[in-house]
Amino acid sequence: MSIKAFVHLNRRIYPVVSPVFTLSRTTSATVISSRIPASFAVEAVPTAPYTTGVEGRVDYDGDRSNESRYRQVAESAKRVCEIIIARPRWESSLLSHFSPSVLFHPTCVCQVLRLLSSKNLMLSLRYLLWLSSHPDAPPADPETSASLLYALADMRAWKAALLAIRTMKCQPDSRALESFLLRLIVNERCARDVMVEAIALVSTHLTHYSVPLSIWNSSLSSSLRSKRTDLVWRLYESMMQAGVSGDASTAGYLIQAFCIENKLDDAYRLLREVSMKGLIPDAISITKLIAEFSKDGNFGKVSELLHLMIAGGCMPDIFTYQSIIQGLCENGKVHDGFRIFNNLKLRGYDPDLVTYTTMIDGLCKTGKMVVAWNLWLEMIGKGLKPNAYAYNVIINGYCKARDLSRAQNLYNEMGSAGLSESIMSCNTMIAGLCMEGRMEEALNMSEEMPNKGIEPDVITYNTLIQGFCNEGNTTEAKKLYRKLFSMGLKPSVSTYTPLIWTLCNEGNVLDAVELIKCMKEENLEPLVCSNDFVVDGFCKVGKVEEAMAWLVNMLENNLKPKKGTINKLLVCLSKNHIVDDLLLVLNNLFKLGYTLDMSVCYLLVDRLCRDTQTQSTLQVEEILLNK
DNA sequence: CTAGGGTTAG
Repeated sequence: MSIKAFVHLNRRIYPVVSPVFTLSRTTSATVISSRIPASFAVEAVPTAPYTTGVEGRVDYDGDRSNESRYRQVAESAKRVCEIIIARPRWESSLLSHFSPSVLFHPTCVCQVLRLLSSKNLMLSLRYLLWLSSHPDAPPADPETSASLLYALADMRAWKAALLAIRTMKCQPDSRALESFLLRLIVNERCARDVMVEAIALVSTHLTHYSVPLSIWNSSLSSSLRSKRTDLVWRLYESMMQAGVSGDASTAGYLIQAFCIENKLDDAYRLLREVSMKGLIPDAISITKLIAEFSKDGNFGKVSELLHLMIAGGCMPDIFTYQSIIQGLCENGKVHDGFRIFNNLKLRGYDPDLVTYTTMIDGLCKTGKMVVAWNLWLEMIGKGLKPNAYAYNVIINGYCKARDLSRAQNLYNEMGSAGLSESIMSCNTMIAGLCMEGRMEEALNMSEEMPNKGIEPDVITYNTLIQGFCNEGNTTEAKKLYRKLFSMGLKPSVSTYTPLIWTLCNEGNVLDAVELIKCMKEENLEPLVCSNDFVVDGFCKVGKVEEAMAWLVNMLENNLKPKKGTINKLLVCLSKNHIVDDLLLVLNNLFKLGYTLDMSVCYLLVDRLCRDTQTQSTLQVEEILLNK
């Protein structure tokens, strides 16, 4: 496009081309014009030609007509562009080619920006930066600023756009800023950090524009979607600084942020506070808080919030009830959950697929497979098509109920329904096979997974390892343990627990201890019961001292051994006539609030009475008294 | 896109 055409286009779209002729004359002075230094108003343009004598300098003749002045400035702008494009380090020399009155003429600035942004956005940014280092330089007019900002937004050059705004030489009007911010918020690919930075920048830098509440709320919502509560708080802080007070939606977003950070008390306090003022956040936010309290088993708060919702005219919906049912099921109150579920239907709510799935899962987990199956049929009867979640729940139920044939039937049915297998469904079936001791089939299934495009994960390996350990097949279990590493996976505590158990069981206590060492090196803390296994194991192979040492270590680390472990150790100590340790352990047994097994008690009394060296009738009495 | 919820080992 030729310069002329550009200029022409410019005039057509923006009838007021040259701020120099308009801004200073606008009767209702726009906010923009008031920000343009007075020296750039038309009256201030020097009337006498520049006579500094620098060669090639273009000057400005104040006596010419407006039209010719305009043409001259336009001509200069064109030359400024040529220089900027042609010379790598134009910044240092531009002022020696043009007089400031021309170079910093508002029309010139706008034209240069427009010409540059049509050719090279990077150069227009550099030009803005250069302008910003000259306090006398005027900002571009709102239209030019807007089109530059849009051009940058088109290229998703968000950071560059922010830089442009920060120069203070790019000052689009409110509408342009708003649509820019909206694009920034809606754009999924852009970093949320930039969004927050932009909003904060715009609200603090551009005093002519106040960010509307809708933008604050949208950006809060956007930050929440990516779980970026840090951004939520930053936004809220900027919002407060801007003097904008939030509405019910804002409160809802903050409540959600508190929920994500598990600060339930803060969320609750905020909800109470705003609802007192008559602001009732949306059902989503309150439901999320209810869901958290429900998961925590804090049903007092759940019912309180339900009342608050209803009183505020925000009716709990199926999502709310689903989260309550889930919480009840997870906290051993499946029966109550089921009651609410059935009441829901009576009260005209239609439980959806997720609610059915939650309820069926709760019933399955408590072994109520008949009820679960009836609910499954009811769900299908209502025309709800089970998805992968639903299938996995019921399949898992039958696996745990050791009804593998029904589980497999459902698994096949799921496939026929066009629902593809997943890591979840595979792991579930593998666990079912392991539970039944069908290790070969389980292993086969795991080996088939990659052919289906599913890579076994640490859960797959843990399940298989546990399966083999339960069978006492340590060799296979160890093989899988090594395979896990070779597949680039990281073991978890659950990888080790069954291995330690089986090694201790078969008397390989030292190998078990070695594994515990490995765990610590991987920053994994063994379960307390793994220590019990080790003490048991040492007792089993007759290494009483080692068993004793390990138990003492547990006690020193505040790890509570099981009652059975201590009783077994007592038997072991008494068989080996280690009376002082025996008394020590006995003492600890009582301190931990445990009782002596009857059989162990008889054994100890018998041993202590026979032991001529101790003559400890007193101690025997003590034992009997404590019983 | 017009929200938000459910499944595997321990």
